[in-house]
Amino acid sequence: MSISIGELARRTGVKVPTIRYYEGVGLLPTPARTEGRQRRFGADEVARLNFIRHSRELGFEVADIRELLTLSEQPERSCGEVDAIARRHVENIDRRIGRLVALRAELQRSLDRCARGTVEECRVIEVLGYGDDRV
Amino acid sequence: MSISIGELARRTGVKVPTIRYYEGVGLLPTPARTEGRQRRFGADEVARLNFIRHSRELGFEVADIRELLTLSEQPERSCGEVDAIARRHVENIDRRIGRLVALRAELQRSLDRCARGTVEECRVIEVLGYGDDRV
DNA sequence: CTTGAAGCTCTAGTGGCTAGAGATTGTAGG
DNA sequence: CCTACAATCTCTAGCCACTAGAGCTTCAAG
Repeated sequence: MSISIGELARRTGVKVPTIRYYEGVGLLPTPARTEGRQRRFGADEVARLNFIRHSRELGFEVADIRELLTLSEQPERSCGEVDAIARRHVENIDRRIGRLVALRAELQRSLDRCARGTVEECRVIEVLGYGDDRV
Repeated sequence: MSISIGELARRTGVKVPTIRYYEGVGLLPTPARTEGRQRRFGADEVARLNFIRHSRELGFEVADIRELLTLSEQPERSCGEVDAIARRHVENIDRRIGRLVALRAELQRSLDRCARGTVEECRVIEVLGYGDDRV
């Protein structure tokens, strides 16, 4: 199998410039080239890029993915480190969810108290200005 | 009242370079200057910067804040537009929470199914590679 | 052999800051 | 008044993960 960058993009759902970007930051290996210096990819790259795409969709950052890829290439190794990265990421997500839930609540409270009058008496503006939610 | 940028930073909890950045992007007006061209701020700027800080903490982006500031300067106006921006933002937050909850679940599922063996049989790696969660 | 889509490299822009260099200014103590 | 030094100044560059565009070359179908 030997496919162009456009075909790789179609098969993985990753945009062409993004593929080149991933190559640049070392997530994808330097690919084979045609005589005219166009990239040609094989099945390995399709799999690897799918791995990268799904990891990104799950919110892993590039540094984590680099590490996950390295680990996945050592099949006999214990998966403790993989799990650690994933658990760390879950904790990260939990923190983000917590923050978002809290600020959503604050926003919703000020919206609920808004009497739909003028800006002058707007609770939303007031809360933003005072930086807390005193009534 | 006439305070330096450092004092403004202390009073609002916004870092000095960030204050200059906000001036650059038009969230803060061009301040008065000393003869030696150092910035001097008054009470208005303290209030405005507190407004900005709290809006940022609530996750509003700079474009939204610019609009909120403009609206807050027209006190006689109806607060419908303010509410609309805030509600749009709440919806945004809801979408983000939804996404995060979903991907947390997927990650947790693969972690739960991981037998803590080798990388070869690691469910986490498998899920990342296949891009779905079939068992 | 022509044509036109797809590829190439390179630079710059996004948002919201943050860091650092190197020069200047403000201010307190002597 | 002078000195020392913290604070401020401007400017550039970096962060992350891409995205957009210019201007050129190559591939592949007809």
